[in-house]
Amino acid sequence: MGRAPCCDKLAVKKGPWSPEEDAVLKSYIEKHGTGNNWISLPQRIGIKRCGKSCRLRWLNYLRPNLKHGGFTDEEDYIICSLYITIGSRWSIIASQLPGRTDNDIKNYWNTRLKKKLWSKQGKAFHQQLNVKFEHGTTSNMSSSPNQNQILVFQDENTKSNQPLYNQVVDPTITSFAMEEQSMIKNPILETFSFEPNKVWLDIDHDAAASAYHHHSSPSLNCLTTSSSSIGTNSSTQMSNFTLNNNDYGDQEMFFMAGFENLQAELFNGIINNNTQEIGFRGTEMLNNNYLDHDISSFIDYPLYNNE
DNA sequence: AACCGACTCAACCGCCTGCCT
DNA sequence: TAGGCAGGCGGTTGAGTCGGT
Repeated sequence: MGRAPCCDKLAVKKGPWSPEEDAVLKSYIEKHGTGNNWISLPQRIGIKRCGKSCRLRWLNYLRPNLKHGGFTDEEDYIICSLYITIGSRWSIIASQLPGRTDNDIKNYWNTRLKKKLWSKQGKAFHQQLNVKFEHGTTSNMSSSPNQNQILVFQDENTKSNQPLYNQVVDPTITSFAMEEQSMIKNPILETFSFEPNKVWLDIDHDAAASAYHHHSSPSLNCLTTSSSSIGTNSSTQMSNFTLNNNDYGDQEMFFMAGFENLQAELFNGIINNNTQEIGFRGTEMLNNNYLDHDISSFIDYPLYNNE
């Protein structure tokens, strides 16, 4: 037996709200509030609507200080960063954007932003990403267990190798990532920042070292056998990767395996947009273990064990 | 002018969570 | 502790609009 409906489906009106209904709802809530009971609210104000419908109408359209349309570049950036970090948690993303609703952001992402990312503008962005693994940029992990690891996309235009950890982390994103760490599937990936020309990731070195230790010599197989949709879907594309198959390369591959919470569509978008090789360069950030928490217990990677 | 496909976005559906009794 | 309920949420739908032919 299914769940009882919240209202009599036959007795309530559906479809677009009329200006009169809007006026009644808005006026009532502004004077009396919702009374902490949306279900009974329609009866109280005398409109034939489902309580949930009233709630949605108020939250998404009628409540004050809402912004509609016209997303700024900064908002795009925040949405992209958070989507990549936590996925389609629209309400959480909306909480970082005052005046925006989860519904608005969801629609915007699904209809425009996602495409924008892979549009020509996006391609131009991706063309700036060189994706080869560079060895020698990481230290021996066991000798530096308390350091964070940063993976960056190398800027192909400038061929710049300078570490990107001088970039200022958006404090919103950083604190958000810390607060929401329990919700982030992959503890290694602590922050992900998206900028027009750069994508960079902040990696918890403790977690990385620990996981690496438990999954010796991860290789390409660890990706293709991962339950991650990224690993699965991108497996046929792996030849696009330029690998330095040495110890450091293995470490880099481990980090690759840690990208489970990058959304498949983003990752595959990069890959299937063809041509751009994807890669990551590890650099080291010294004495900046600012995340300062023990997350090793969260580690549970479905990695292929070569042993 | 008419048709048609693509796009947008408000609204709905149904599941999940957490609170209350 | 368990069950019921409302709120919250993400996925999906479909009517309206737009642009191309």
